[in-house]
Amino acid sequence: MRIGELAERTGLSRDTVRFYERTGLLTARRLPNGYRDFPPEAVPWLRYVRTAQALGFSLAEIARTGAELDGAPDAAERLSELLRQKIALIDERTAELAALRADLVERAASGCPLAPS
Amino acid sequence: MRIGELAERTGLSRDTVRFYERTGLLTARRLPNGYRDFPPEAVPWLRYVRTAQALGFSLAEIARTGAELDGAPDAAERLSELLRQKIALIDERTAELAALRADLVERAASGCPLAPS
DNA sequence: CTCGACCCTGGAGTACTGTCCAGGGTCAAG
DNA sequence: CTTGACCCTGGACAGTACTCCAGGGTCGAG
Repeated sequence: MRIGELAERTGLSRDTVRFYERTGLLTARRLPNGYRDFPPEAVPWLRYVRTAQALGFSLAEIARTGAELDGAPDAAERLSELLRQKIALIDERTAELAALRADLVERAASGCPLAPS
Repeated sequence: MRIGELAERTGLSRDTVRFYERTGLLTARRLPNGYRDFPPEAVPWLRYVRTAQALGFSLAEIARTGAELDGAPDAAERLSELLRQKIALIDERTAELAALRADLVERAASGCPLAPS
């Protein structure tokens, strides 16, 4: 798949895809004419990247775990494990948000929201 | 309170506090010698700033709502309202995380985590 | 052969959020 | 009066994540 299609299917810009390739987040073969050729897995991979990013990971961190995965024979299994870790992280974040919410509820109810807690 | 104390009590660096003042996130009176003099409310305000930042607001956005609040006679009431909005936002974020989690659970369970969904 | 849609590279520029530093002033204690 | 801890300004620099552009190549349709 060429860059335009990948960009469209992931909602990223071509420049962003090129940027991701430069930073090692993504690898592409090259067609004889020099055009990038992405495998179909690039689409879900980029979705994963966006997920991890939303969870607060930097692109560098994501690239690192991606590199570990790359070429591993049990890549699917490892990625499943990664996803399970992300799920645990989501549970943590959710708990943090719940705590924050409780704090805000309390502050909103009190007459003095900025009082030191 | 001078900048050093505020920095220590909020865990920020002096430079960060000065940066926040420059960007309008924070206002300070000046002592006759030119030193910044922060009111005690600056401490919980900065805590709020960090909270809002963690929820994905840019400093500019935070400064804007802060400016709306500033000088209002019903500042406490308005801030309570803001906090209620933040709570709604937290609920949204929590829901997003739940959806993401469900997706990841499904992917992790399937043998092929990167298959297009 | 030309046109338009697509692709390439290299490099500059942007926004945000800091962080560091030089050069210099203030002030209380000893 | 000196010393050390504190404060000031202005400006350079950094890391992250893009975004845009100039200048130019590729390719299928008409």
